[in-house]
Amino acid sequence: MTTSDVELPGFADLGLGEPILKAIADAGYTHPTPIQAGAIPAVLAGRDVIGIAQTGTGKTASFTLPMLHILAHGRARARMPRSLILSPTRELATQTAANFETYGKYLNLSMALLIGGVGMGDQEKALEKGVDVLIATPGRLLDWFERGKVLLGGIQILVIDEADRMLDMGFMPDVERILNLLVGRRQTLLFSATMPPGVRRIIERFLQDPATIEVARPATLAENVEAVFVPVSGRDKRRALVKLIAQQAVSKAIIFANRKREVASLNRYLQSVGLNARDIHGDLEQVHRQATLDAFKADQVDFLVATDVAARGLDISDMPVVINYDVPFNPDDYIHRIGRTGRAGRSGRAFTLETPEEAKSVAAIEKLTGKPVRRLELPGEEPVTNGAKPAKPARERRPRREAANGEPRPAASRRGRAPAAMPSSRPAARRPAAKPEPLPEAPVVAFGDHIPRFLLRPVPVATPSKAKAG
DNA sequence: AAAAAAC
Repeated sequence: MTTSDVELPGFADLGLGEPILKAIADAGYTHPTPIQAGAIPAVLAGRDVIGIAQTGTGKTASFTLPMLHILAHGRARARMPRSLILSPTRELATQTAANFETYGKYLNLSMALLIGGVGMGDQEKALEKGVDVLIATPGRLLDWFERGKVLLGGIQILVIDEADRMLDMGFMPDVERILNLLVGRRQTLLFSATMPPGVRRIIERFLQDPATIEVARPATLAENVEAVFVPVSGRDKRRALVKLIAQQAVSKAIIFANRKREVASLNRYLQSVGLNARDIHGDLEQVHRQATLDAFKADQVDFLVATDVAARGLDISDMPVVINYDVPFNPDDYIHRIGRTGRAGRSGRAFTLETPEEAKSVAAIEKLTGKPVRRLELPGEEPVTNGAKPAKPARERRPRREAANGEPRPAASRRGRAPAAMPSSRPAARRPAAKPEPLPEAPVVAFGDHIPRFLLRPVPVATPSKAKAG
C-alpha cells in the first residue's frame, strides 16, 4: 500500500492516547508523515509491519508513537524488557532513545539504551530495575544476554530498524540469534530502505501476515535534490574539494570519504585551510563521535567529514549539501549518503567528486538510479603533473578581503572557530562566496571562473601520513 | 578496495 498520495489525517485521528498526542503537540507537530499515517494504525491494530522508508520520512516516530501507546499500561519486570528496538549503529540507537524520551514524556515508562563504546554501569542498573523499552545494537545486547542480565522472553514488540543496513554490516546472524531468543507470539516491525533477499528471508521467517507500508522507492533519488558529479584528476582531490566548496558557496555539509584514514586526514586538511570541520568514523571514541554529531547539529561545526557511519539513519535535519569526496564502492551507499539532504521535501544539493579510477562505481550508480549522471566541470581541473606545485595565477594581487568575511551569520554558527593548531588558517576560507552559483540545467556545463583568491595561492602541504604501498 | 559492531 502506498500512502503518499492519500489525504493525511491529523495525529488525533490515528488512535493514539492523550499523553502521546500532547507530547506530539508540544514538539510542534500536527500532521503525520505518510509513513506515520500508514504504520501507526497498523501497529495499534497489533499487526506485524514492514516499513519501506528511508530516514527523514518520519520513520522513527512511526514506530515509537504506537509503541508508547501500547506500552502505556503495564509494568516491566526486572531483566524482562517489554519491547526491543534493534539498530545498526550506536548513533541511530541513541536517536531512537531520544525519540522515545520526547514522545513519552507524559508517560511513566522506563527505557534502557544498550550500545557499545560506553560504560556498562548505567545499563546494568536500568536492566535490573526493568525496562519497558530496550534500544540496542546487536553486539552489546548479546553481551548482556550472555552475562544473564537480560532475558528476552517478555518481549511483546520487536523493531528491526534499518534491516538492509544490518544485513550489509553482517549483523544478520546476530539478529537471527536474537530473534530466536524471543519466545511466544510478539509483534514484529521491520524497517528497511531496500529489500534485498537477506531481508526478505527474515521477513518470511519471522513476520506473520505483515502490513507493508512503502513511502519511497528505495533506489530513487528525491526530485528535490540536485545531484551532480564533478570530474577531478585525482592528483589533488583535496584542493578540488575546497575549490568546489568555495565556488558553490557551501557553508554546511557532510563530506563522505570511503576510508577511515582518509576521513581523518581530509578533516585535518580542511581544518588547515581554515574550514570549521570535524570528523566522525568508527575508530573514534564513542563519546567523541557523539560530541561531534551534537556540535554539528548545533551548528557549531560547519563540515562533518564522515565514513558511511553517517550515511544512513542519522537524523541531521535540514542538511543543505552532501559531498562525496570518494564515489562509494556500493551504489546503495550512494543513495543513502545523498539521502542526508533534501529531507522532508526541502531542496538539497549533492556533489560527488569523480576520478577516472572511479568510473566503475559511477557506472554502478547510473545503473541503480536508472539515469545518466549530470556533470559539473570545475575550472582548472585538468590533470596536474605529479608533485608539481599548483600554478600561480597570472595576476597575483594581495588577496582581497572577501566581502563574505564580514557577512552576518547566525550567532550559533560563530562558535567553534578554526582550530588553534592551524596558525595559517585564513578566515576568508570559511565564508567562500556570497551566493551559490546556479546549477546547470544541461548535463555538462562549465562554470564561470570566479574563484576566491585564497584558492589560487599554493596550498599547504598535505598531512605527512605515509601513503603505504603494498 | 570499506565501513559498521562486543570486550
